[in-house]
Amino acid sequence: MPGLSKKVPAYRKTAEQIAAAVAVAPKHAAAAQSDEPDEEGGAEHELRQNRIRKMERFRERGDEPFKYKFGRSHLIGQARADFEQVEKQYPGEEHLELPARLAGRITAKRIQGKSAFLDIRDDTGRIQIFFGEQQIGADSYEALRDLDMGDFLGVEGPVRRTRRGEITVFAVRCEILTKALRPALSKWHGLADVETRYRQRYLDMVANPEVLGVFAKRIRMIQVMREWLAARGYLEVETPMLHAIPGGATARPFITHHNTYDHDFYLRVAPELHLKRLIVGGFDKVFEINRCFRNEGVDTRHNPEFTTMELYEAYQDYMGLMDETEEMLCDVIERTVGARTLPYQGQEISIERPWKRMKLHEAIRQYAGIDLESTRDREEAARLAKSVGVDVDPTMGYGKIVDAVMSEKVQPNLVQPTFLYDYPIEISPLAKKKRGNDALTERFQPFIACLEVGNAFSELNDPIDQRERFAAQAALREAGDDEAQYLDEDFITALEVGMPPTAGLGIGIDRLAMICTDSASIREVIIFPQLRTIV
RNA sequence: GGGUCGUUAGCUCAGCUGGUAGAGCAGGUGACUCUUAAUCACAAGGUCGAGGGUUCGACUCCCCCACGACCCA
Repeated sequence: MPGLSKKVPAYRKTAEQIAAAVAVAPKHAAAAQSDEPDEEGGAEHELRQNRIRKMERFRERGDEPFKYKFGRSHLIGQARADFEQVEKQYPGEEHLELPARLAGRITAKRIQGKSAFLDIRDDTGRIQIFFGEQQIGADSYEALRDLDMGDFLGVEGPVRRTRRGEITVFAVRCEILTKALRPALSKWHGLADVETRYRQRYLDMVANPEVLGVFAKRIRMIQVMREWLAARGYLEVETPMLHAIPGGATARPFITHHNTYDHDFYLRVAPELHLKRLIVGGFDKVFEINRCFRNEGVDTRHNPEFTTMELYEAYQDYMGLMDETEEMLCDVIERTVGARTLPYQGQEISIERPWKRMKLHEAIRQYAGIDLESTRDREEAARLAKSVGVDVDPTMGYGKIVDAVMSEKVQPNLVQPTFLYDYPIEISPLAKKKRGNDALTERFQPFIACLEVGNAFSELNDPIDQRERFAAQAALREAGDDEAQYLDEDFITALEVGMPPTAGLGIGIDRLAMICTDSASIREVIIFPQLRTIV
């Protein structure tokens, strides 16, 4: 049996192995067990010890440094807005004030003799707090020394403007809500090390508040898309992540294991086949926004787990869906970024309609200077591709060669939103043949900023044809293509029950988020991107 | 998988053809009642990613490994 000599899968770890792993707990967890400085305690340990000492001083004063609750009258952003509203109502009036109870993380500390200024931040904004020794009393003032950057603080007092004109809470009372035991990061350089930023995203968010904005935008974009689809009668559904047969996309799957069934499952590479089963079952418009997993390379445009939106619409074809896709992407981008032109990595993207539409083969003729439509011979196609500098390996059939030429020669030119359509049948095993041309399928892909953001077709609903396509995929697999799709017998059965004419679309949510946030890497828009595990 | 670059104080970064490590911020002590990159003074902080080699001597040169970034496949 193959695999026995290989690594023992994690789920088959013995009790001893687990016990050993627990015994060698991560160093920070071990350090947390003890307040004693260990022999090799460096500067980091010393910084932590300082904060633990301060924490203990709060306890000694009877002030719990990890509180349970703090009632706020305003979010920080609201308090600022409300105060400005008051100023508008009484123009020219001095000494205006607004009582408030606010909470947030300390982001700056300026102690100056018998007065002090701290800044606190919540996810709606930042505000300055003024402490005067006379106002809060000597003991409370002295306790401010035990507050550090990064601690959470609750504060109560009137919001006013300082002499310098800054909106400020003049603290009457304050209390520590949470003591931060780890040192703050650089105040104005933030955190730059990308590895730390991705592995410990919470540090990134604390040190680089603009990343909160990136994720807020991503979240808003998804919300807008959901609303857009719901408003047009699409039902949001959830279909399985664990597939007995990986299907719905040409991709290598992850394998996992179910213990009770003692059976391997695949993490889904696409929800497509399940969603089409729902069209068979009688839902006419469905969509799903959820995760897919592909066991492939990792780079600035690929993460092993990523989010897609897939929708299926009965009685529609690919041209109708192309119009709808254009409208949806336009609306979603415009409502997310607030404009119809957006910067992307130094380029200006205009989403103004109508978008450019080109047949795939026409685009290849234009940008690569070769004609791959006049032949379907693998060797001839390989020769043409090589003639324009596209590498071809022996496992690539005609379809993959066309795909490679498109990726390398056409895609880099598609800065402004463009649809390519009518793809070779060889690389589109789930799409209907083009009316009047058996070499092509009714399929299109939208591109924005040279990024492939989606994939759509008139869905193949002829079960006989579908079986033949799966057979062609099996032949490719025999020839060494490990991305080729598997025959899914139950899916064929579903088609035999009957699926109405249907158009389907998939949108790469992460890619779209990159475009909306001007991010060069997919890792900037995935909160916890996949990195190599450190052993 | 291949190539290039990176890894130095808690954070951000310097460190020349090899002579044994420096700044700013954070942290510590002190001064200071409207500051906002607060300021001033003093003191402290390092297994230079891990391992091996060359050398009288290695952050620096060579090899290898780990992790990451970019480019290519």
